Amino acid sequence: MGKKVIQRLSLTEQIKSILLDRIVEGTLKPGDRLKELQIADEFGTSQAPAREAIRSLHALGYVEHIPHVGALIKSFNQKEVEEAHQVREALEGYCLIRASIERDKLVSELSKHTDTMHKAMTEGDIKTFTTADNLFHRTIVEFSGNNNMLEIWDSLHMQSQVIAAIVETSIPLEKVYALHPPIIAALHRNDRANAGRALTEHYRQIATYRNSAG
Amino acid sequence: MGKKVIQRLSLTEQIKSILLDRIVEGTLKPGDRLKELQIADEFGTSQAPAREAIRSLHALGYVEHIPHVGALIKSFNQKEVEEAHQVREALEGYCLIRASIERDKLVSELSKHTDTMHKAMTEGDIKTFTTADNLFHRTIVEFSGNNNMLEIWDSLHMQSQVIAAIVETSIPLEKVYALHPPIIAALHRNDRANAGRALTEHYRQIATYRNSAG
DNA sequence: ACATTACATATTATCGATAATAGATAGTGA
DNA sequence: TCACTATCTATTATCGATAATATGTAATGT
Repeated sequence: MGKKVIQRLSLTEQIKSILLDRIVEGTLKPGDRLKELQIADEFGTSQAPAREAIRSLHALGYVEHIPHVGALIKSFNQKEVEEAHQVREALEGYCLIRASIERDKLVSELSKHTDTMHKAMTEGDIKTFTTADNLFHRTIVEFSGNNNMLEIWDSLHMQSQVIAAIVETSIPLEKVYALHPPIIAALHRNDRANAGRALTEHYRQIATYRNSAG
Repeated sequence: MGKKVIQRLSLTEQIKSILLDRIVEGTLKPGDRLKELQIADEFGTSQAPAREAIRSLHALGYVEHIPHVGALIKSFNQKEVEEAHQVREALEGYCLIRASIERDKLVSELSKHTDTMHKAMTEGDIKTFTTADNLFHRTIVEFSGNNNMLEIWDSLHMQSQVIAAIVETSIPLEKVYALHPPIIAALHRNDRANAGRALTEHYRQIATYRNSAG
């Protein structure tokens, strides 16, 4: 069976994927409009696949849609960011305290991410730092083994939000970094309750920074 | 200004709404197929709105979609149900313990729902009971003021699942009912931690029933 | 009998064109 | 000037038809 499995991606999928890249990498910024015919034209397709691609981005929460008017890249206001953080805290907190997880493996995995954060911190590499930061938190949810929960966590797409928060509010990386080791430490000695408390403190601190900025 | 605001619903929206009703009320059951042209034909439209309606049901999580093959009403396996319950517990638990809520108003609101449950219980009205049960839990999240969280909670669409659980596993309504007053009681005396514990116990019990059944 | 291929069928995916809609612009009367 | 109406324009929403795809069925060779 030397057959290659060829990925037959529909036009819709291809367009969606490209647009998504542009959103994540920042080529498409919040507020930018997505016009069906313009996109169709760019990719040499008809309106239908472009339209569907936009609709699926809408389903993923990246795009706002106004009937008969059009779609624009969604921008997040302060309240929405705060709400997303609360959901994050709720999910991660549950995973730390209640979920049955392979604790040792989780601890070592989390340590890897804090190491990366530490290195990026000394080098002032914000992008790498925030990526590791995100991975740290995502890993907690991932280890719960609850796929649905992980999907929900992902749908909050905090990646870009965290970058924005750090850049806009100038939270020192050192402060952000310092919030993570206590979580690992508590988890390491199987002190679930304190791991949860450390996580709460983490989010409390970040909220403080967010609110003290503009 | 005696003008009536006329709802101009797109064909897509209308079709989606009708299909959704059918799913919720049970006319469309898990595993049933949704054929674009058949639906288009039924509503006298072209394929496009039918297709979009199906896609949006997919986005809402009611429908499974296989490329080039079709869409079917999603059915939930045991693991998925369990995962959804965990997410519920995570969100509700957070709201009970950490969210700043109007406690008195929440308590009275929750009491209303348990009253309804109690009445429905004595009358053996399962549907009313489960509706009130759902509303009880939804209210907890609603009072957090976190709209995003509420949307996520809604997206778990447990309504039908709870009904199914009670019917299939024959959990006695009395047992289910009894799990709720302790939550209200703890909340009433502003004992957040115990409210959380009562909620955990609630889900632990239900999981026990679920697993002991087929 | 079994695997393999060719064909037929059902269904989605895509197309190009038209209709409907919302928002902007310009015109009209007071 | 101001409110109101008509017109224009950009864009989405919908249409009907065709292309692509996956699956089921029959035919073929071994």
